[in-house]
Amino acid sequence: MTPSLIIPNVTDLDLAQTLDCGQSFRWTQQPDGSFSGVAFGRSVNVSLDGGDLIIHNASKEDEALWREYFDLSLDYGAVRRQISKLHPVLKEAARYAPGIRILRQEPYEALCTFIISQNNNIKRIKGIVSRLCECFGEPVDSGFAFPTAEKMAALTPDDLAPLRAGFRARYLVDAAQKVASGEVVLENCRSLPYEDARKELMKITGVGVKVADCTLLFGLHRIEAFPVDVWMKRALDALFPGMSPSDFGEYAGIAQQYIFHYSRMHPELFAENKKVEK
DNA sequence: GCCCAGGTATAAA
DNA sequence: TTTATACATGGG
Repeated sequence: MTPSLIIPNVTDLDLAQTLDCGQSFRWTQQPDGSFSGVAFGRSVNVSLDGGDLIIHNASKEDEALWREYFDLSLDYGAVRRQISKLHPVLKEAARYAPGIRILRQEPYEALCTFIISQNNNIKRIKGIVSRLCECFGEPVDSGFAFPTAEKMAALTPDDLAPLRAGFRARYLVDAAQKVASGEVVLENCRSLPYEDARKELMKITGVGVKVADCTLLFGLHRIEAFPVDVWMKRALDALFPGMSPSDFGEYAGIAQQYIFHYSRMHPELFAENKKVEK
């Protein structure tokens, strides 16, 4: 039995808010409230006891890895105080889910899951991602690692039929091939000027501004990224009339995630705006 | 049956 | 350059 890793004095983290807020599609809540999932090819179960972050089936050598994954070096309390000054509704949204952190997911996994996310809902996204890992990922303890780009690059859209991903199957194959061949270098997107990083990702068929922004935010920790799509524009119009993404500052990506979660929990706040748009 | 879902490719104006 | 439509699938 692999020992549990305990990381003490963790603040500003709520597992449900962070792991189930539409940034990762790889975690499942257990009856006891803990979350099970796989990241970096490691199958773990995480729970929170006071300020102790408990990671079952993880070893002490991986502490740095998990600290990074949960972005524990960033002071989210300070970030919230800063962005709360921008707008009263944003202050309310941040107050509503103070336990959201932006995970530092693996870039290729973030890219694929957000390709799958297009014109799709979170429940079905999770199902497709789960089948993708079961079909083509390496088995690890009680789950499956996310398949590598190299493995997926050898597949055809027809091979992906069991995923029931629909028209997104060929996008996944194209992403895998361009990443595996080096035509698209994800790691470069960490340091490239923002627009260049976006262009790099948009070489992939099926990757537009939204998928690129989500990949940059959740896979490459570009926390200035502000994914703008139909939904977000709707939220902006409804909740922040007159404000544009650039008004949200250097932590726009984090602000955006508070807004996303808040709006998902309060659909009535922009339901009317939704109808007007169509 | 209809509408919608963390959009994008493609064709047409 | 901007706007309209199809796209696969499944839940409400």
